[in-house]
Formats: sequence, C-alpha cells, structure tokens
Amino acid sequence: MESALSPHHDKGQALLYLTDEHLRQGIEAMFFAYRGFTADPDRILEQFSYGRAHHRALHFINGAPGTTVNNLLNILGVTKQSLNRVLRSLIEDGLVESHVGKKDRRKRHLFLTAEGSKLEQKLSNAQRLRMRSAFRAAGPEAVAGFRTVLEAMMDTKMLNTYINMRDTGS
Amino acid sequence: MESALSPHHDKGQALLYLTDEHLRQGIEAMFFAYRGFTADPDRILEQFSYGRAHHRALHFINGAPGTTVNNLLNILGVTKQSLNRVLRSLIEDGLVESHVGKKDRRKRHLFLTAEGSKLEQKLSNAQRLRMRSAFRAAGPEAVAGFRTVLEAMMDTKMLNTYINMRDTGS
DNA sequence: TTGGAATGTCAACAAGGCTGACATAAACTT
DNA sequence: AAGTTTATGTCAGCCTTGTTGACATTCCAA
Repeated sequence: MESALSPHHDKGQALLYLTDEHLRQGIEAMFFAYRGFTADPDRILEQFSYGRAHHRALHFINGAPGTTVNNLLNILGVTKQSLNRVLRSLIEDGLVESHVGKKDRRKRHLFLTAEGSKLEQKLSNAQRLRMRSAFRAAGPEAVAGFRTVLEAMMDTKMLNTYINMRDTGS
Repeated sequence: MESALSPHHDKGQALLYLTDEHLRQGIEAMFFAYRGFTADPDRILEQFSYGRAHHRALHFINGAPGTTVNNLLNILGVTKQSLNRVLRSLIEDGLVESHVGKKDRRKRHLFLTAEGSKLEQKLSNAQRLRMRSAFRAAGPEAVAGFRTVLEAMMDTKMLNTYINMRDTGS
C-alpha cells in the first residue's frame, strides 16, 4: 500500500478515498441504496397490510426456525412490546406458530407456517431479485468489497450476530 | 475472469457469488450495516428531540443550500405534509431559514442558519467517523466495490439524483 | 422456597409516514 | 382579463412502529 521510499507522498495518494467528500458520497449512497433495497418488499407488504417489521420477523424466523422471542429481540433490536405486537398479528393471521419450549417451558419457539413461508418466499424473492441484479452488474470483486465495507460499518455486537448467521447458514 | 478454454466451468465458478445463500447474506449485511450507519447520529438527535427525518432535511439542505421545498420533496421521497412538519420545527427552532424566491416568488429557498450548520456538522461528523473507519479498514478497492454495488441497487430515478449530487459535489 | 428470568399484556405516548381537503399567492396560458 | 396550473402551507385524521411503565404468569435455579 505505501512505498518505503516516499511514504508521505504515497500515503497522501492512497488515502484520497477517505476525504470528507468521498465519505459524504458514501453516506448518500447508503441512503439511496437502502431505499431501493426495501422498495420491492414494501410494495408486496402493502397488499397484505403489513409493514417492514413483519418482514423482518418473517425473515429471521425463516432463517432460524424455532428461535425464541428473546433471541429475535436481540437480533432486531426493538422492545418486546414492539415485537410482540407484530408477532401477535402474524400468529393471528396464521403465518407464524409459537410453541412452548420443551426444556424451558417459559420460552416460546417460533416457526413459520406453510402460509408464512409462502409470504416470506415472496418477499425474499423480490429482494433477492434486486440484489442479484445489482451483484451481477457490479461483479464479484465489487461484491466482495461491498461485503467488507458493510461488515466494517456494523456495530461490534451486531457484527458477531451477523457473522454467526452467515457462517452457520441460518 | 473466464478462461477461453473452459468457459462453462469457469462461468459456473464465477457465478458462485450469485447463489441465494450469498444474496441472503448480502441482505442481512445491508440490514445490520444500515443500523450501524444510523446509530451514531440517532444518539445525537435524541438529545435534541429530533429524529432521522430532521437529520435528512439538514443533510440535504446543507448539501444544496437554497434548494426549494419541492426539490427536497423529490430527493427525500416523502409527502409535503410530512416534510413540512419537520421543516416547520427546524425553522421555529432557528436551524433553517426559508427565503421567498426572487425570480419565482412562489418558491421557498432553504438555508441552514449558523446554528443549523452547527448541528449538521455534529451529525455528519459522527456519521463520517464511522464511515471513515469502515472505509479505512476495508481499503480502497473494497470501497470502490461498495459504491458500485450500492449504485446498482438504487432505483433508476434515485440513481440519477445521486449521481447528480455526487458529480456536482453538492 | 424464594428470587429472578422469560414472556405476555395493557395503557399511553411520540415520531413520522400516509391521504384528503382546502387556502393562498404567483406564474403561466389562452 | 380570466382561468389554470404550480408551489407551498396547513388542518384533520389515520396507520405503523418505535418507546416507557406497570403488572401478571410461569417456571428455572440457587
């Protein structure tokens, strides 16, 4: 990265991507990209009178069937009251099932029903479609960089959660 | 990227980054990274009893001083009622000034006051700090890839808006 | 057996989206 | 000059999704 012969000059060159101007562009890119990222599922959710909170619950229950309410709380970073409202409507509508734990009967283990799975598929298909098209357009090196920067931008605690989900494939 | 001798095999290899599993990871990375991205300004805004909507308004008024309400509406993608509520409080609190247009007196041109600029600085410093540390940790190639993927993920309309802001440097 | 953890529920509140309706002033069109 | 469109503001009301606080229940663990 830096030449031993002219460290100061090369350091200046190499760090040009860290100027305030570049950072501002990165900030705005995140803003606009996140809007695109959520746009497609949002349109589907509207038809079901659901919101992003429902999508997030469906997504993570799908990724970790049998997860507990508390675990979901930690992943989503919201209060139990907030999550409970969402879960209640999903359970009432027959998209999610809550089973009392066998070992620890205080815990509720959450599962998608067939219908819940169907909606989750619909949502994630839409989101993957855009992600795939963006990945394909950008190419594998860009995607690797994308992942690297995003991981560096996460809170430490969330990074561990993410890495865990990434590596266990659920 | 692909060998001329065994295009099929290499194509299979090259496209491994487009599997559903990788896309799912990209989706979750976006979710967690966006949380990190907004966490620092959110903490500051809380002290001022403001929300993200105020931050967004301050950010884009700062980037394009004298912009009109309608322009801001298009950038932010919200209704005028929603934006107006935020602008009103910022104007009342003396962070933003609204000036009647000289050429077209229907238009209101928006500017940050000294105090508004101060808060905007505070917010963007916090956000840049995290972005800079992420960029530095990831390196210039990763940052280039990050930008490429984000731009590919935006809605076409927003992409143009973004590119315009990016290139004019405001 | 008692303390605390896990969960659920009720009530109340706020931010910030939304729609619809209406007002006003200015600019544009015919 | 009259009528239309544009830009903006405002009022009322609704929804989702976040918050806090209080309280009940269940049940594990020391």
